[in-house]
Amino acid sequence: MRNRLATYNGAAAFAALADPTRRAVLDLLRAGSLSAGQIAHAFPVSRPAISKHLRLLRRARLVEQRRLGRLRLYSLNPDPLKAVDSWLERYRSFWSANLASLKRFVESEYQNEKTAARARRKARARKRI
Amino acid sequence: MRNRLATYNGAAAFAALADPTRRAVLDLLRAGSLSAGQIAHAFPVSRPAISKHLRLLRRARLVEQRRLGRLRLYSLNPDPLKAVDSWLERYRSFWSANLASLKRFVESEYQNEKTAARARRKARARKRI
DNA sequence: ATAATGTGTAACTATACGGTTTCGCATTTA
DNA sequence: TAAATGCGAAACCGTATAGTTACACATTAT
Repeated sequence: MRNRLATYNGAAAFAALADPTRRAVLDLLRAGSLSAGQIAHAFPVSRPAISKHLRLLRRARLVEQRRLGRLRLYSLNPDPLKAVDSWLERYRSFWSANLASLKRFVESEYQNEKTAARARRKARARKRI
Repeated sequence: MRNRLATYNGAAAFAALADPTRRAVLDLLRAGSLSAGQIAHAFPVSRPAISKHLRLLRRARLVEQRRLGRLRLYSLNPDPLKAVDSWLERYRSFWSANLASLKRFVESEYQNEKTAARARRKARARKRI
């Protein structure tokens, strides 16, 4: 097993999703496999540019390639998106839960911070002396 | 209303999430507000580096800043993550649904592609003549 | 066999990005 | 008022990235 696979944590997926063209490529592939040429046809950039995006998506394991004659057919592999999804999972409560109570929570943290920062400052001051 | 707000579509959020440090900053803020200094303290990079990350996160509306004396308190704003979540939503079926049927679907698309590509090639060939 | 087609790679350019150090400004403390 | 503190901005550097054009290679068509 290669190290990149073993230590996979979704970082590559996050990086891959940063580019709007690559997100659009994935959106295209949601409907089914497409050849590299067909994908390139859907964008205003040159074919080699798409080729590079596809290489990045391949390395992030977000797409899979299969050769058919001289065509390279690309299909979606949603697995790495699971990592993105599970990262997002930890934030879902922030907008699905009661917003008022969240606000209260943040406010109280804000107050804690105020006194904590003061205490920390004093502690550092003592240390320095 | 500024244009950036009006045309907001989550692109900035995706770009912001590409960096592991920024994701970690958001993870920190999940527990409550923190000052810029406290955030910087949690990372092995310089404070200005964190300052730049925070600016990017602010521009992506993923964090909010509030001044308290000479402290700048940062808190999480999960709203832009909704856009990320809803983008991901369209992919969720790909791993929650029956994988066998998905496979069949992809296979059939693959077959369609094979003949479609052939037809398209011929069409283009005719056009060129 | 030769030509045409599909696609990836190479080489190059411009720009964005993450990092650093230095500086400046506002606020708080002494 | 003067010193210390918190933090962002500026200037700079090295590298990554998105794009281009030119090329190479394999496969299909003639």
